Amino acid sequence: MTGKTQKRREALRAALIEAAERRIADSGFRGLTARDLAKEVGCAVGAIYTIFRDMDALAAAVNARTTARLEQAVAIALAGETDGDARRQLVLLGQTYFGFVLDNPRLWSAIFELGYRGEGDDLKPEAEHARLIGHVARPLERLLPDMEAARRLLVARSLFAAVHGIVSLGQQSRFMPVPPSEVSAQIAFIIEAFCDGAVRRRQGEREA
Amino acid sequence: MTGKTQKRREALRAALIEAAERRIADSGFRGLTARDLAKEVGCAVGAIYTIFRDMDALAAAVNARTTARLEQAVAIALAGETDGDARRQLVLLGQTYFGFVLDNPRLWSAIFELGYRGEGDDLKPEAEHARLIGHVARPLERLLPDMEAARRLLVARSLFAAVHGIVSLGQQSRFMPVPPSEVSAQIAFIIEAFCDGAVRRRQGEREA
DNA sequence: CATGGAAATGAACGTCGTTCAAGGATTATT
DNA sequence: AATAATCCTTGAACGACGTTCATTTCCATG
Repeated sequence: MTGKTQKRREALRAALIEAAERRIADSGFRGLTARDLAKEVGCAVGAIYTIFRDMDALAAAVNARTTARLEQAVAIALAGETDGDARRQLVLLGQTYFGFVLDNPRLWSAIFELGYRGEGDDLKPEAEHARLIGHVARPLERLLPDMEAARRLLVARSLFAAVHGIVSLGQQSRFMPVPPSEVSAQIAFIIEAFCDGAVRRRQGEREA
Repeated sequence: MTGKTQKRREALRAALIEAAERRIADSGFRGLTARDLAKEVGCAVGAIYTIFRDMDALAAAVNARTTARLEQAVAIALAGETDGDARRQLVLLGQTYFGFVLDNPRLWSAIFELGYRGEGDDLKPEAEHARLIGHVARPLERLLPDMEAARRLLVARSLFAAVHGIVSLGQQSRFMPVPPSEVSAQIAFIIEAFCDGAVRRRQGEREA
């Protein structure tokens, strides 16, 4: 019957992440405190540190969960439209990203409010990020067929970053506030302009 | 000789902002503490609160200074190239933005790490932001002459946001790290693609 | 020079993340 | 089943943080 403590640890870990997520979701990243959390899950403050190195590691775990949910939302949105043209898919992708941010503003902000992570960390969000970029790269594959894969990944990354920038500045009430519908239009505009420009540039290269 | 205290207050204010800026520049936003700051400028901790409502207000003052310097850098870069075509100017603008971020990474990050500002604040960064967007809108004026000014401001804003996104994700070592030269290339790429797409779309509208 | 009011002081307060000696639980041994 | 050995959890304690406020110090004025 080896592993009774282990079960308890796993349960506590899950409870901690869930409670922390709830707290971040409706009080923001700074509203996450060790004492409140311990009270909410019914454990001692020290217990948190038997599972996570520090509070940042706990926040990182919540962020990983958020990123996974975002990736899932994107995957679901794209599932129903595999046959449409690339432009429409990319726009849909951008709108889904924006929609997710509108639905989970504080959880999404927490991803970027967390400072630089140390190196000795067991968390690997890179895989989730790669899958996210993959969702962008796939439509690009049809739009720019004869581009080398590595280069296409970089293009996908910059397109993603561009949309991210629009959403990011759109969320900040300072920096010229803009209504959501306008942000949505800006996303569509930049994606389509980007696509047009990219294929045109590619065709120009071919002729030369 | 009325106003000796006032002079001292102004000197203290300047010293506080300067010291806070130094501290943020080489220790990051979180490295700014009231006690260290007081020790550095040689005043009591309470003195800070006779000039700033709280530490966030001080950070906001530093951020305003940073934004002003960014705007100045952009203005200088554009001053020597008023006659070039719009695309080149916009790319130059993006590179200047990126260069500024490379030179002042922590000061720039502080702008976005500061949480939501209260309403009863005497600081108005909006003017500086408007001037920044103005530098983007001016070249666009030549690129899209028959677009209404308000719409062009929105386009300028999304182009700025797109470049900001690329720089922003480029600065985060997580999220697929990319060398500066590649970030620079991505900026040029997205700006030119954006311009191509925008004018093409505009011409298409005209024909229809 | 005296004096009234404004401004600076720094000890004190409450809260934060984090630690660690002490105590309790779980497993291994007889 | 009882004891020993090991691990784990606990929550009071620590240092540092932002912020406040009774006290002291200073300056402009009569």
